[in-house]
Amino acid sequence: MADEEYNFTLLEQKWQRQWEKTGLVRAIRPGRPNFYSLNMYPYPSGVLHMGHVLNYTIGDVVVRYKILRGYNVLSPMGWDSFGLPAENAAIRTGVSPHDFTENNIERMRGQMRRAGWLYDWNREFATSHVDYYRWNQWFFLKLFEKGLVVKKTAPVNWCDSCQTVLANEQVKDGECERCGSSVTQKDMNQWFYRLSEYAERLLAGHDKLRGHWPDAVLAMQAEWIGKSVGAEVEFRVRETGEPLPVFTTRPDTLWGVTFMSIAPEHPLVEKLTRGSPYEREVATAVQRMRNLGTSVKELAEREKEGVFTGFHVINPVNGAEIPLWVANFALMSYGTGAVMSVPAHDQRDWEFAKKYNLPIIKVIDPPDGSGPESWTGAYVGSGAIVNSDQFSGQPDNFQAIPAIVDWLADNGKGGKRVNYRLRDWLLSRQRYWGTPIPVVYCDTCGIVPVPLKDLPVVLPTDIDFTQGQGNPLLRSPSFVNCKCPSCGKPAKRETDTMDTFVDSSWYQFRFADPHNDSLPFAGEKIAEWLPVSQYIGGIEHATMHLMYARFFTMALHDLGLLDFEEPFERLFCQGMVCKVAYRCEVCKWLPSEDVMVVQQDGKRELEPEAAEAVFKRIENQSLTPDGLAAEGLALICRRSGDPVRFEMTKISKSKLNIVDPDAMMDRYGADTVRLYVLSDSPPDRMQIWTEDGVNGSWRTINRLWRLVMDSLAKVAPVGSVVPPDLTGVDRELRRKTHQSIGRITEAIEGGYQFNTAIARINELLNFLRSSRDKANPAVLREVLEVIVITLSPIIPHFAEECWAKLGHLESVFLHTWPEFDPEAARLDSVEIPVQINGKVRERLQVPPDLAAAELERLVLENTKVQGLIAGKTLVKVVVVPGRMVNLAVR
RNA sequence: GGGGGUGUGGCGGAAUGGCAGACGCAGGGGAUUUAAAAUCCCCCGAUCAUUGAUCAUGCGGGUUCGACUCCCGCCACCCCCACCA
Repeated sequence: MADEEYNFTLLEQKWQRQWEKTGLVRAIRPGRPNFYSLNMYPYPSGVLHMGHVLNYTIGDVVVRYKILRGYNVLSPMGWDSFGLPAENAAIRTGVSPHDFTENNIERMRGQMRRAGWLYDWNREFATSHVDYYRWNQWFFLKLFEKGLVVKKTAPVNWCDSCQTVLANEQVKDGECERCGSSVTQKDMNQWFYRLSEYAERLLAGHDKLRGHWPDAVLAMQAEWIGKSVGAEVEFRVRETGEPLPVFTTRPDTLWGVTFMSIAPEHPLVEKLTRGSPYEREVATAVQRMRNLGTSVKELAEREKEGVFTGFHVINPVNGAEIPLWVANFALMSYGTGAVMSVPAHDQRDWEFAKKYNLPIIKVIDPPDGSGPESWTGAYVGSGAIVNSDQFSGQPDNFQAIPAIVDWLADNGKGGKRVNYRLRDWLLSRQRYWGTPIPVVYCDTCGIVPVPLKDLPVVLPTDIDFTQGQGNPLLRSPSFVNCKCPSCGKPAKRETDTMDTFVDSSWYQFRFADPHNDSLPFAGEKIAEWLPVSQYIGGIEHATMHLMYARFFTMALHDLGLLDFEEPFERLFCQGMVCKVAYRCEVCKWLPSEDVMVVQQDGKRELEPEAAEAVFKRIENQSLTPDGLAAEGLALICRRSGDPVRFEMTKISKSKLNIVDPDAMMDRYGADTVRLYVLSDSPPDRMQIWTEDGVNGSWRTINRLWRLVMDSLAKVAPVGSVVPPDLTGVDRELRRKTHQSIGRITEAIEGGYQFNTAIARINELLNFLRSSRDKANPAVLREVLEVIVITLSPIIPHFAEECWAKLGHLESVFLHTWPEFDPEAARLDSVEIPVQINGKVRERLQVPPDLAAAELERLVLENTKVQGLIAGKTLVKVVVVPGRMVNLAVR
């Protein structure tokens, strides 16, 4: 009867229907605490990838575990459905972004249901629906009123291929995060959210998050905020008296300033040099610096370059007159756009001074007393201050900084200043498929925000995507032409749309009240569920989504819409899912079908079975490139005949090493896939996908199925009570069961260590397999139920079926997580290792609660121990009751 | 250059400062089978050896009766940021 394999196709569908029918995730059970579990919602690309599978499976285990623990759980799902891919598809194929998106959502929703993830689909929404994005406009207007929205001209990142600006956070290594083409800088008049206003609060908020968010995320955000404490110092242009303040973190080196560097874009450059003898030379140099490679990548790799302006500045601390240079390393966007240069104690200034032959003055004395003549670079360490008027002789330059800053402030030469690297959030995008920015341009009234009552500004649908270039909204007269809300004259609408990160900055709140059509959300619904108890997603959002969402929450708090400032109490970031990928020197990445295994001498191709074995070993990492060569084998590209290398890398379409979740679920069922992604590595580490591994999880499920089916005849009826005073196998089995409950619970609670939780369940299973035939029927029921319940968050369909087969009429998720009984888990005796100088020499069986003195006596009376220490001096006896004994002898 | 993280068998990984390698994958052997798959049982860090011993958690020190674990100094790899004044 138990010979059949577990029929996942039928059973998984059956239980999914059942959960939906009974509304498992919607069941609000009064008197229970609320728990809001949220997974980062996906962009509806049309297919789930393995990263989603890992992310949402972790989330689903949390949801189901919390249900079993007696919580009311909110587990919503929605769609981050604005964005470029839909628009690009429209340009390519002519299908409207709306239809493209809706079709994709349909497909992905099906895949999600099939995976068995529990979501309350009644709360589903897509951000590209006007019911959602109208609130983006509403918030924009509220924040505009509050002064948190600005339109300004600034150097922005421009992606020519996407034909839009990008936020700083969306530029990676000088390339567009989305399409990979190189990003250039240009000045544009754009909309911004004043993120930088919140720099200090965003940083301070980390105190609350520490311990609940991964350290790496907090570190990345702190770095991105880039707080640095220093001083502002009031330099002045000698020739014109114009102020030219600088920011410095090293006021202790002020007396060592030998020149001033100013950014090429600095307005003072043109203002000063216009009409001067240096005008032409400076202007050409500035042109060259600004134009020669505006790509962000080139900017970073450029060599130091500068030009003298012909002007000088006066150092307020000592009246020194120093030359003013334009330097390509000075950034207009940081500090004041001007840098005081101290070549003796700053490596960058050192290089510049050497190149242009500028003076170098030592003001910090290194311990060895050496000077710049003998240095090969700037001295950046600590030492005594020299050549610095009244501060000369201070023994430690860094300790002297506060006194110097105070002196600057007292004498009107400057003062303390905190600077942040965080810049404002560039909001506008020159694209169609996003939230229209609710603003009108009027020749008479200027920039006029759309009144709240006129919302929403609806994205028009009468667009031809296959014609023309640039933002398609410009080609929709019915959209562009409007009346000025203020004076009623003809006006033009803003055609820029919002960055999609606006959508994801507050979606976590909308899930609490998704159908509200008079407000983005009602306060009482927020109070019920928010902040999010557990948020789960990828670490790649550390400085983007997670920073914006925190900012938005703080801003909404300041608008009086929320009474908390942090949206996500706990954050968990899952690891990447990786798989081996093959790369040909000529054809780049290859699918494994295009890789041929050959014998090195003679280039003879291996038989299919032998080749498959080789691929398998490569996938398992049991065959390294060296190992392959040692066996006289080589990999060759089937297309070009060139050598092929392999590496373990993130599963991605571009590397051609994707694993299709649908295909896996066809073959093994959702539960097997769920079990596999959780069973090998801790979920925050890199996961390695192997075919053998999935198959192993499939075998595990079948072994378990047979075990449960074979036990049905022997198991006591539902509700049977385990008799007291168990002995032998029964006592052992029950002890193991309760020990397991304790350790499984600990593994889940202590940071989602599902791999160890699964290992603990396997141990219990192995033990049960060896003792089942002798077990008391009631004990057998207890252990089987513990196994089924503890596995149910991970492999829910399977667990439900077993639960039903065990005679239960209600869902396993209506039961409670098993109670750990310390009495049942208690050991009758423990084995105590006896160490001599740290090495185990003997073992004793003793009662678990034997007192230290008793244990020591037993050990010292043991004849074997006596023999081992005979003739030696007993220096120390260490007794850890219930654990071990160590004898230190000489 | 700065920050964060990780180093343990062929592989993924276990170990409140207390028996290193749980659990699983791969591998080897056996049973079953006409055969294969599946299943079940056994072995599986290294070296030496007869029961047993010695060495082993990236490297070097330290603290401790006792260190994968704590401290100091290196090395390697991964991720993030980077002309940030």
